[in-house]
Amino acid sequence: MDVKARSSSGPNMVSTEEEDLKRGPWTIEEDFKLINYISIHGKGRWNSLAHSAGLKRTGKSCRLRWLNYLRPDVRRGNITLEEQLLILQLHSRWGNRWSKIAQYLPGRTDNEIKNYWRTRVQKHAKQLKCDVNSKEFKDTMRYLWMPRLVERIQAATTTTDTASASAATTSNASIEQMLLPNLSYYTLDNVSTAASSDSIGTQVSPISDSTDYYNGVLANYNPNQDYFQANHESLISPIGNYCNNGDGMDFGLIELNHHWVGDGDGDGLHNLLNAEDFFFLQHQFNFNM
DNA sequence: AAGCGACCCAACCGCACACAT
DNA sequence: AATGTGTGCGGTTGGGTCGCT
Repeated sequence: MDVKARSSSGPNMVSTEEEDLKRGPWTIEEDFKLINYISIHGKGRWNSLAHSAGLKRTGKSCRLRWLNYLRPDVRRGNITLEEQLLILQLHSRWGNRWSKIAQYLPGRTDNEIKNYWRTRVQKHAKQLKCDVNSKEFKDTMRYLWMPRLVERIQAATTTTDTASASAATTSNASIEQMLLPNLSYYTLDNVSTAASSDSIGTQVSPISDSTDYYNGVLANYNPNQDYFQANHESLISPIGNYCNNGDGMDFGLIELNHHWVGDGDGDGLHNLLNAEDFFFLQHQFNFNM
């Protein structure tokens, strides 16, 4: 919401020479107008579209509303474990190229991924008292959180029945294409490959067997949407509402299946780490925990 | 019940680029 | 070549919601 603009000309309106443009949250009527117009005339030429559809909005606003909220293929709701892993991986390759990252998460918008990164990932960087772009934090993601995420995915997939598992083997190509290029991060043999293709790919982990994690994921990956939702308690509504089960996954989920050094106060840093992780972070950040 | 703070996310802005005139 | 228009992108903001005290 643009409070600055709104305050200049009454609630939700801003004066121009020719007309009053509405800002702020969209109403159901506006949504309906936009959907109706696009369903008949198609999208594009957003400025003239806004005018033709009878919307007192900027073309930009209409475009954003359509892309981030109204278009039929937009997915809303919890970011799945697989999506979170992908986001971490792709961000390690491309940085804040949100739209590029979003291309690999069908139905997800760059805005949603950006918000996820800022609210979840950057929060943990803040807890670690390090910059989200620092080598230390990237190493933590790459060698600690991402493998833990994969463990979580594996744990979830092993609980499914054999029917869904066999079905998954028929359509692993897309996720494989997305994940495999990044496996070079985890092997000492492919240093040159990683360095040549990625600007951030020059760091090499002493962990050389983490590829197994990914192979496990790929073997069990099931791109079926309902499958993910059923197994991760993600409730996604076709009409755009969504339910958050509150676990927030994120890095917090890595805690499962491990012994904890935490003090039991919810989402605090201690609860995110087991003993092994703890020593890793001590080394990385010289924590006094 | 009320107050407060943290978190989430929809929507905005400025800028850059592509294309048309 | 210069200018205008449309589009896309990344960064930022602030209202709503939720949980805690």
